[in-house]
Amino acid sequence: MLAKSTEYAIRALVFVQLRNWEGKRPGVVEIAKEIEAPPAFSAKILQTLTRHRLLDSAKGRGGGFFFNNEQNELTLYQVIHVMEGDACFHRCGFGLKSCNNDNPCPLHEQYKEVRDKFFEIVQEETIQALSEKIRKGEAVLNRGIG
Amino acid sequence: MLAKSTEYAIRALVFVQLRNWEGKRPGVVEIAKEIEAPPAFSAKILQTLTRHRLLDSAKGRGGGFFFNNEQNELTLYQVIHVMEGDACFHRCGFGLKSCNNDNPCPLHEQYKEVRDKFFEIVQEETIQALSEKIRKGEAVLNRGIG
DNA sequence: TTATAAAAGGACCCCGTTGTCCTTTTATAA
DNA sequence: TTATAAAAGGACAACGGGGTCCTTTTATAA
Ligand code: FES
Ligand code: FES
Repeated sequence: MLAKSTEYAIRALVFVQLRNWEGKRPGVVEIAKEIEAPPAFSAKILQTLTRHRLLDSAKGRGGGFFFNNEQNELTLYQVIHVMEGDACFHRCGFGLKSCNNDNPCPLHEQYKEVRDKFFEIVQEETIQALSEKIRKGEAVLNRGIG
Repeated sequence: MLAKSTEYAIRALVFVQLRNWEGKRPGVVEIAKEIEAPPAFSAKILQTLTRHRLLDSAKGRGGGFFFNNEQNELTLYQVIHVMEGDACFHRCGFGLKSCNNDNPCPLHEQYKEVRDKFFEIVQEETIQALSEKIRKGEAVLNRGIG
């Protein structure tokens, strides 16, 4: 459903949030290890996120990644949007060049329902909400470390 | 959501069904044109489908593709299964190595719902049902041809 | 003020999916 | 029985997403 890099991005942001709540600013190496992603690739993804201002970073000794604007939450949709665009929310499930209510493919009704439902989810759900679930021990960020 | 080749496969099968109902057995060239896919690639996909006996074919002059066992309908799930496997129905939406009810990621509840819903759809829906919609003019196989 | 630690950035590579081309096999029409 | 039309199959090419490596910039601690 989502691109691998988008999944890495979401997990990375969740981990940054968790560490921020502990007063820490994790760096690329720590993040990569925790989200089980290649360090160099994680760096690229974090770059993309900071370039689009979804995340802040500090260079130099003692630097790392953190959220500056902690007032407004970050939706998964915002993350998906900058990482891979929103084509997947508008594609035709049957493979036609576009989805069109007025000239539907034979899968339109059924496909549209799940596609729109997923769209709703990512618009409602936020990095902070996911992080909170993990903080409370209701969900995990990874399996098999520690 | 689905691989491009899977979408081609589904559209190809629908077209074959439509032509079969007209008493015709379309060939690769005709199918490729109608589903708007590259002919050589369509040939590969049709090969895969016949090798797995989802479709029958006749070689030689006057040959083409057709359904032999018209008694039992062909579900979209069967097509997906031979074309790309069923990993997508079991993946974790958060990118963990596996989805696990007992040790869930923070997206599990919401993601599982849409994933399972899509799974239901492709298990219920059949090539014949989609074809029938098109035959009745309730849906289209393509846009921009004739 | 210098050594060090960290992010930013550019250039590049790898591999799976998508897609092409050519030859071989098989059946039918003439 | 031969020419032709069609699917089957093998080998390979192209493209994009995922991934690596190395250099440059920037900040801080000593
Ligand atoms: S037209 Fe195919 S999903 Fe809407
Ligand atoms: S554990 Fe992530 S979707 Fe089930």
